[in-house]
Formats: sequence, structure tokens, C-alpha cells
Amino acid sequence: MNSRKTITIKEVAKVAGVSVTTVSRYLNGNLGKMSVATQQKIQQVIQDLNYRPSAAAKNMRSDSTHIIGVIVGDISNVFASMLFTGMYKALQPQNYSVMLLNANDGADEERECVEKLLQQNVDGLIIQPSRSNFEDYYPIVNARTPLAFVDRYVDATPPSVIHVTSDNYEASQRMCEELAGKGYRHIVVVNITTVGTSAQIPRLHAITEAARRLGLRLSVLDLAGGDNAWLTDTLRVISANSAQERTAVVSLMGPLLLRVLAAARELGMDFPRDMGLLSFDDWEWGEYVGHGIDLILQDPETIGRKAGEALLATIRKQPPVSNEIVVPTKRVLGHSL
Amino acid sequence: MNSRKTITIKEVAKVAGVSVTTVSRYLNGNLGKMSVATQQKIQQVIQDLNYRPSAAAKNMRSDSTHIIGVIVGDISNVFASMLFTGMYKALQPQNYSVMLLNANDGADEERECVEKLLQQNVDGLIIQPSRSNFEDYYPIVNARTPLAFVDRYVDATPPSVIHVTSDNYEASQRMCEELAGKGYRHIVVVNITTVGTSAQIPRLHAITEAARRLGLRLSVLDLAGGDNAWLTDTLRVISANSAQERTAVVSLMGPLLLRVLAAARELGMDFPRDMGLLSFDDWEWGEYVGHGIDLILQDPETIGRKAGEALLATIRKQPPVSNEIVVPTKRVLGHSL
DNA sequence: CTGAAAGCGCTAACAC
DNA sequence: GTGTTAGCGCTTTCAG
Repeated sequence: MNSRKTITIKEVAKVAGVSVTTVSRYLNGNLGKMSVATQQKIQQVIQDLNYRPSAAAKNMRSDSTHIIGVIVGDISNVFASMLFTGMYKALQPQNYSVMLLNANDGADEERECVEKLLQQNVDGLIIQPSRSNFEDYYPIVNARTPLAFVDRYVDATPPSVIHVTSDNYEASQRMCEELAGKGYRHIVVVNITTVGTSAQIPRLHAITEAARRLGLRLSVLDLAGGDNAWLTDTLRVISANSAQERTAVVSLMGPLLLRVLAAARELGMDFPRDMGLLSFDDWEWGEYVGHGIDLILQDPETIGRKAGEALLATIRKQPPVSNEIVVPTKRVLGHSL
Repeated sequence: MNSRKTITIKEVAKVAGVSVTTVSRYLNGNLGKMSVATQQKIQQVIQDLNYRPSAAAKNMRSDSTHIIGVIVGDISNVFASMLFTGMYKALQPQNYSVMLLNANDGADEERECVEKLLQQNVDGLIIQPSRSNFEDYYPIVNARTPLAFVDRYVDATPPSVIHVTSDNYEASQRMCEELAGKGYRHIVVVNITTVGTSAQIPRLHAITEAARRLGLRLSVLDLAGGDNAWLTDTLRVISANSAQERTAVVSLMGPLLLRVLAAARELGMDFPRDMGLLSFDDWEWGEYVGHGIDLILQDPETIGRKAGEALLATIRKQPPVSNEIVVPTKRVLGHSL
């Protein structure tokens, strides 16, 4: 029971009175014309000896690890965790394991993560990218490792690379039309530009475009530049004008909504009384805040799952029809508009 | 640039005009008395050839992978994601990678996860256990793989195994005293028993004990047995009596709080008007619900970090003074009691 | 139906 | 200062 030394396929062979080849065949299910007696014998010995095949040795020969490397921008984010959940649901049933690394939204850290995973000889890579130029990802292409990007946008990504995102552009446009229809004349976007690949960027583009088209006034509060006090002060000023010019605050990602709510609480502000509020988010907790916040809900789990499925297909040389996958967001009605 | 075949340490040696030993020494920083010229030459060739050492080959020789295996009960849970975040913060700076697997709160799935990770020859294992008897974990002990349990409880865990949890017992006792002090006479615990290792179990024990001691009436709603409609109905009945006998609902984990809130909303119930509400949770979002929910906040990130640190210490043969680590919870005051 | 033996890429004695 | 070489545990041709 208590095995002191590592036990190898060789010992199993010896004890079972067969050759290593036969054991290897047994392990890999190549039972072509192996006698049932042999099979049983081997099975028995494996149990007795408590034999466990070494993944490293296997990998050295077979050049396939059944490991997928995943790199996210920030693991502490709920979004990332749901992304991962989706990937896992696609990969685990196909018997793939996952190494999860965190790039901390940094270019250098991400490069190191990629390097590490390529050294592990992963069968594929799913990345929520922190670097904005596809050149940065050449090492992956050169290593011939199948690649999928999720959530964020890398310039000049070739069509051979899988890319799964929310319908950021369309959802943002629809949102502006809805706000205009509801009588809002001024949109205050709250964003935070951490990385140049962020999904917030296409959202802001689409909003800018739609606002111009619809004749709405647009302000942008980038929280990368200011602290919470600054946000509070700014919201105070804006809400004062909301009486004349109906105003809606639009938060471009879930974590920002929390900060807006904190500021609003401090100001004793009420939605939609003092201004409208709408946020992109990934989780339905907003339903329980106040009388429910109006949300554009992403589906990170589906994004992750689709990326996993498409990547597996590519690994198996059955690439998806299109590598460009868009996952729809869902408009959750609340009482904050 | 575009390397067709895998390039090995041998090629590097050949091109650099040195032996593989020298290259290996260079790679591992054994620059004992290596001439600077040689070092530069090797460095150059590595770059030119785009050489990447194979982790598998390395592992076969050195018997250390610098990989830690992590198994959680349910990755889609916010708690698990924060646990992981904490572990990562401890492990990544020490240059350890992480393989994250999901046991789906199942004994068999967990066994398979363990098997997979042992085959990968991980340097250590951190598990949020789904099996309640330590015998189930013997394979890990036999493989001499350092082990840490987090969050949940395994019977007969030997002191050689690291164990990091919240202060479940103490926090539950304190809570009961607080409720009694506030005039509550009836406690309704909402729990859901998925696995026999759940931290909810010691919480319930402590509450049971304290309730008896303090003369409080105790009811237990186990949601494993009923659906949301059942919860709603039960709460309706209970709240009707709350006028005579001041009642507090205590949710034993974050996700249950959401279900309680959903039921309460349906009933048009208000806290603390109709009854008191308090919940164990892992995240401060409850602050924004209503006027703020009273919480006993766990610190999963710290739990994960401590487990990672203790595990690393053990791997390095510098085991922590105590393997029994208790992370304090924090009482967050709200307006629901 | 089964075996012998080569070799995957790397490290670490042991030599010089 | 640097090189030779024997394996690590496994898969897989090729040969019976």
C-alpha cells in the first residue's frame, strides 16, 4: 500500500510477467487481440502496485498533453471566474485539464504566462488579452498552438484565430436608442480604461456614434483618472442639471456599477428620480439593489464555453465554420430608468 | 523565426558550439565559472533559435513540476473564485503554476481530479474537500504529496495536513448572543446540505448549542429538500408569528441569501420590519441591498492565501508552526436586524 | 498475440 | 571551464 519509490510501467510488466509494450497497450486501450487473461492480470497488478502513469513521460513521447492554458486579465473578477466556468464545462467532459494563469492586466506578465504555458506544451490557449497588437502573440502562432481570444479585442487578429465576445457594439447602439426613446437627452458614461483591449472601447465607440446620430449629449467619466470622491462630486453636479436635461448614467462594466452606487448612496440619490442608471454587468445581483437596476447582462459563461468548444474543434482539425463568435447580451429591465 | 520542428537543447548546444551540459547549466543558472563569452553566445543562440525548454522533459528528470493542483467544490461559486485568487497570490510570486479542477461537489469526480493531478506529479494539492472521511485521501498521502484542505471539514484529518477555515464555530456563537441581546427569540436557519464536509455543519452545530444555552427557539429550513415556492410559503407563515415572537432569519451561505431575498421580495417583506435577516457571505454586495444587510463576512481570499503559503512552506520542508489555521470572519453591520 | 529496443528532451554524476 | 554519458518513464516501430 505505502509505496516508497515511484513505481513504473516496467515494474508492472515484470510483476505481471509481460512486457512493457503489453502494459502500455493495455493502458492506452489498444486491446487489439490481447488475451483477456493478460488484461485481467495487468489490471490486477496495477491495482496491487498502486501504479500511476506519469503524465510527463507520456507527454514526452506523444506530444499532446491534454492541457489547455487559460490566461485571464484579473482572476479576482467575477467576470473572469464565470468565463472560466464556461470553458471548464466545455473542456472537462472531453478530458482536458486546465492551467489557469493571471496576467494581472499587464503586458509583461501576460507574456510570461504565455511563455510558461508554451513550455508546458499545452494543446491550446484561451486568452482574455491584455496586449493590443497581434504581433505580440506571434510566439503562439509560431509554436503552432491553437489560440482563442475571449472578451477583449486585439488589433489585426487573423481570421484563423478564434474570437468570442459579447455583442458590444449592437447592444450599445440599442441602448442609446432606448434612452433617447425614454426622453433622456444626456448620457454620462462611466468607464475605466485599464487595458487597450477592453470591451469598454467598442462600447464607447458605439455610444459615441449613436449619441451623435440621435442628438444626445455625451459626457465620459474615466475613473482611471479619479478617485471615488471625484466621482461623487461630479455626479452631484450632473444630477443638479438633470431636471432641465434628463440624464442617464451608463456604467460600462459591473465593478463600476458598485462605485456608482456607493457615490449615489453618499449623495442620498435615488434612481430614476434624480437620474437614470443603467449598467453593463455579468451577474444578476443588481436585481436586488433598490427596486432593481436596469442592466445589459453579459453571458461570460457562454463566452467561455463557446471558446472552449471552438478551440477543441480546432485542435481536432475540425475548425468551426466561423472563428468570429458573438454572444448576445440580455437587457434586464429594472426600475432605475 | 518560423520554427517547423521542435528545437531542443541539443541544437542550441550544436549551434552555440558548446555541449548540452553547458547549455543546461546556463538555463538553470549554474553559471559557476562559465565564461561570459559562452553565456552570451548561448543567450544569443537561444534567442535566434527561439528555443523553449520542455517542461515535461525537465520534470522527468528533476521530479518537481512547480505545479500545484487545486480542487474546488464548485468553480462557478464566487467563494471558490476568491479562494483561488488568494492561492494564486501566494503561489505565483514563488513561481508556481496552478492546475484548477472542479469536483462538482461529488465524491467520484473529486477522486478522478486527485488521480489526474497525481499523474501530473504536482508538487502539492489544495482541496476544498467533497469527501468527508480522511481515508478517501490516502492516495495523496501515499504519493507523499503535500496536502492542504480549505473551507470544509474532513473527519480524522491528521495534524500533518494543513487545514484552513473560517472561525465558523466562534462566529456562530457570537451571532446567537447578539441576536438574543437584540431581543430575538426565534432563529430560523436557512441552509442547504450539499456535501457532508460543508462549513455550514459546524455553523449549525454552534447555533444549536448557543440557542439552547440562550433559550432561543430554533427552526431549520434545509433548502436541499424544497424549492423556492416552499421557502416563500414557510417564510410567510413564520413572519406572521414574528409579531409575538421576534424572529431572525439566518442564511448560512451567500447564495442562500439571494434566495431568501427573492422570497422576501415576493412577499413584499421588509427587514427588519417583518423579521430580522443576517447572512454568512463572502462579498460585500449585500451592503447595497435595501439599506444594507447584516452580514458575517468570510475572507476566502485570505483562506486561500494562507493555504498556499503553508503548503509552500511544507513543500520546502519548513512546515508552519501549526497546520490548523483559522481565519476570522468580520461582522458587517447593516440595517436588517 | 506479444516483445525488444530506440529514442522523446533534459539533468547530473563523473571525467578532463 | 567544459564535455560525455547514463538514464528519467513512456510509446511505438519492427520483428516475431
